[in-house]
Amino acid sequence: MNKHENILRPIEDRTLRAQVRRQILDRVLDGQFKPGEKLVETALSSQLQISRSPLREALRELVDQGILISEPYKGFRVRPVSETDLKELYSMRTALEKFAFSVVWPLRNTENLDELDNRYKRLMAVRTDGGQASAIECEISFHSWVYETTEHGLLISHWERLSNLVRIYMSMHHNLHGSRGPFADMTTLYRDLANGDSLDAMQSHLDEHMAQGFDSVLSAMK
Amino acid sequence: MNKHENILRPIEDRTLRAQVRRQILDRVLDGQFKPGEKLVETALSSQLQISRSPLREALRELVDQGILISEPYKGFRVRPVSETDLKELYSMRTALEKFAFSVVWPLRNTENLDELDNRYKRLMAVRTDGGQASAIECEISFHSWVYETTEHGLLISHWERLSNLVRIYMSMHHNLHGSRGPFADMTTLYRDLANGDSLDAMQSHLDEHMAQGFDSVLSAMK
DNA sequence: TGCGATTTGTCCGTATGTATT
DNA sequence: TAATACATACGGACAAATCGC
Repeated sequence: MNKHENILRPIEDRTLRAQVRRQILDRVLDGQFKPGEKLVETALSSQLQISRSPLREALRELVDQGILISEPYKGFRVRPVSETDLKELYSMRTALEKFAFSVVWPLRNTENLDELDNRYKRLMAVRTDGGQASAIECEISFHSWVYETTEHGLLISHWERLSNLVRIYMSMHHNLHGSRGPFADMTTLYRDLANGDSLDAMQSHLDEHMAQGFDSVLSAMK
Repeated sequence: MNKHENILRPIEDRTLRAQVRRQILDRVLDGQFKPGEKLVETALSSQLQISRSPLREALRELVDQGILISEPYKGFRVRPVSETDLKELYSMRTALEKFAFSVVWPLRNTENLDELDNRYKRLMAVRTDGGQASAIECEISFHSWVYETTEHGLLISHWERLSNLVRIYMSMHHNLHGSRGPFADMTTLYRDLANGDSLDAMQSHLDEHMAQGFDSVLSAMK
């Protein structure tokens, strides 16, 4: 069934709204639109050569995904970053990912563990000879494995929201430091524990794993 | 500070979009719009006496809150219900509420525990002489206590999304049975454990509490 | 299968309300 | 206080896709 997903995935972004949403998200993630920056509708619509209707709908979707914020009659701004928000993000990630592992634990098999290993290898490869953006995507993809494997639609949708925030903070991290992190050990341990017998060990590793991620991004912020 | 929230709460729904969003949400929750039902833009805009622009934005917001679903060129429909979705909803609730309690545990004090007790009393009162809608709101408000008390903005925003789904399923439950449930014991136990010393006891009670809620709603579905 | 009717997606011009300076 | 910029809202129009017969 995974094959079907990858093969007959229909044309993405059929609507203009979806294309615009993706473009703006990309610009936020690559730092062209910086946290706190105001997005003016008229300017955007003329830049993108579209009318304001689909643009506004796309912006509103990004608000609900946590990428932008809006206040009545004040327009849209890229969500500002803060240490508090970062802390909340990582504590939330930890809680959700622990839950995801508790769901996945009895569902593991050779097929989906192979898939985890594939993502692990891609992540390791891209850390040495990949660009920023692809490194981030591989990092996200690696952590997405557990969520996707749960086949828990609601959980996945909440992770999708979270992962965009993760992308924002990780892109700041990379933009500021250019370092792709010496976290190979942690990542390898993560994969090994996911293959192991102890759910408790996996979950307590998540505490450390996320704490290290938090520290790493935090140090890049200030 | 809670006082301020209640007193100088600014004019809600300043924009037409927000008013429309609330109206449609209310109609979904009170069963006028049933799960799976299609919402036609032109019909809605003429009924509500508004143009399509703010209506479409409001509908999109409801999509992102999980109330509606939409497909390109096929329009909006009220999210259908299913046993799978219900199961996911309650497992997600359990995970989030356990997390919330772990955050809240060291933050408890006489003031916020009093607030929990107030909500408990209101819930008990409304169960005997309140209407359906207010019973649901008190139920949600009771469970919202732990989230609000965490002061964890990200967690709260995820709970807000979930709570709307809870409202939908609870309204089905009430609409079908009219029974307001003999769950006084569980609710009292919940409050007492929240006042108690053992986080473990609270969290394992959540498993039972949610399981009972799930069974109750499920039995109403079929 | 096709064809017409319906509905969504998009555009544009205009008017009004709000925030900001 | 006034002026400007901008968000909000309207309504008509048309294209594109879907739906129903």
